[in-house]
Amino acid sequence: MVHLGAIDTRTHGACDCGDLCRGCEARALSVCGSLEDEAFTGLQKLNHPLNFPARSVLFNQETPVRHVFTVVHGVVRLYKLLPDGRRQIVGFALPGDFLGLALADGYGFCADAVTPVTVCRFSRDHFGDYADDHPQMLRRLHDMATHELALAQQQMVLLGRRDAEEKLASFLLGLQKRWARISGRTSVTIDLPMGRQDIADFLGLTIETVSRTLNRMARDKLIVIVPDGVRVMDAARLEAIASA
Amino acid sequence: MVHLGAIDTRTHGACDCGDLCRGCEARALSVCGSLEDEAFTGLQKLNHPLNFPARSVLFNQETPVRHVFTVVHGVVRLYKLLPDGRRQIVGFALPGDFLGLALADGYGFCADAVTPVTVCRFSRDHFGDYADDHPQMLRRLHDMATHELALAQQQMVLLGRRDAEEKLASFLLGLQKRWARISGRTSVTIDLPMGRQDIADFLGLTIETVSRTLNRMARDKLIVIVPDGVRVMDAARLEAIASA
DNA sequence: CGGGGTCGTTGTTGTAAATCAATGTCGCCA
DNA sequence: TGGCGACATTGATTTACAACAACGACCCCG
Repeated sequence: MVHLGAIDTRTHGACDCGDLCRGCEARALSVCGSLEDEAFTGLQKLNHPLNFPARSVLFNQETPVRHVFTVVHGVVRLYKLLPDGRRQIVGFALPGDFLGLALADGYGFCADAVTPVTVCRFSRDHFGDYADDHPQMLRRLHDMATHELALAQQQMVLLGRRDAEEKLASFLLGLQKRWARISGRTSVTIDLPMGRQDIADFLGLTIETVSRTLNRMARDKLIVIVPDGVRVMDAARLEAIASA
Repeated sequence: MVHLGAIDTRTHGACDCGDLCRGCEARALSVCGSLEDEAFTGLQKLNHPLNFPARSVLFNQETPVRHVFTVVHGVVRLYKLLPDGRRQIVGFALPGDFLGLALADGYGFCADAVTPVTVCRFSRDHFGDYADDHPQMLRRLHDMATHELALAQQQMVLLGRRDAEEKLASFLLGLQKRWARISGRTSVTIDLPMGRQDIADFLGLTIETVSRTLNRMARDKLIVIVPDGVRVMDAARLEAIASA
């Protein structure tokens, strides 16, 4: 059972934020990256860093969300539930990703931690006011939103018009690219912190189809399956399948 | 064959824009709705109104897009093509809708006119500069982008986790709501200017499945099929299916 | 008014993936 | 160390939808 509850990492007030942000690995990738020193300091004051243990809930579909988040460490899954329990994962948030863009309307979704997660949390209202006063940051948010939108459209193609193998190939290569952007270097080993069921619910498949397809790809020497990940053996063929 | 080519509606320079905008039915729904008089006048100066005949191309996946658009009249379909010809329609743009949010990156898509279409066209660069100088408008653009994102996520659920009947029920009710917003009144008759193939490519189905499912819904007295549309007979049951 | 083109419907068959059902593997804790 | 529980794999069967095929309705234009 997924349980709620976050651990506050602040030990003695706001000065920790400065320390946290100074060494922040996610900063260049996140909203903060757009800000000059003085504007950045202002934003820091609003920041509430938090840790979430694996499987804990950041927010859910039902309750209105009063915060926005930037992921610093770990992986968060974002999903929607249908009344009968069917689940569609709409995205995995990795370090640097911003949570809260699509929460505006009545279209809620759930977010929970796949791994232990560290986030910067901001009050939605304060953050909004701050953005309105800093067009530079609003611009960055807008760019992030349009980028997300472009990705969402890619995902529609994937969900609507691709078969299981194409879905998996795209998923793996997409994740590889995202990890590369975060770490600064491309690795043939792709870390998969999420389980098979999560992958299935992201790709619009069942867990069995994901398992079978991955193992077939391994049999075909496209990949090797390793604990918590896969290793790409034939990048060219994989890419051919992904963009077929 | 879809052919390219738009008809320029300007007859003698910029003053026509004023006339067009004054009576514009889409204004309240579009970007322009966010602007004060003086800012609005400035934007008008950048506007190039255009007509596109049905089936003509506004822009396509390959060529970089140098413009953004607001739809004034008619319906535009937005889609992505896979190399082998499979097509996924990512949205239908109705009056008031803005085209160009998700065009930023290398993730292009195509847009062509389903019906005769009137748009306001802006140079991407000029429009961008204008937005940067008018935070109010940037804010509106951002709100539109996040709204689009929320819709895109809904569409992911639909494509990934719903069966044919649920897809069609959602599609019909979604369109009904959008037409209602545009016309200011809800009608039980839902106009479907797009063909069955377009609906199929939007919902991740085949044309045969769309046809069969719609006709089954008609047999079950949920709807009646009329020329270029459907009439909702049992809204309650339809909504139950749509949100099942 | 007639014929061709586009679009939609309907019937039949095929198949990818879902579903149902064991079984296997690993890690954790008693 | 042994057993429980979560997760993954594998196999057998079913099924929703795709694919193929043929036909029908409508429209436009000659």
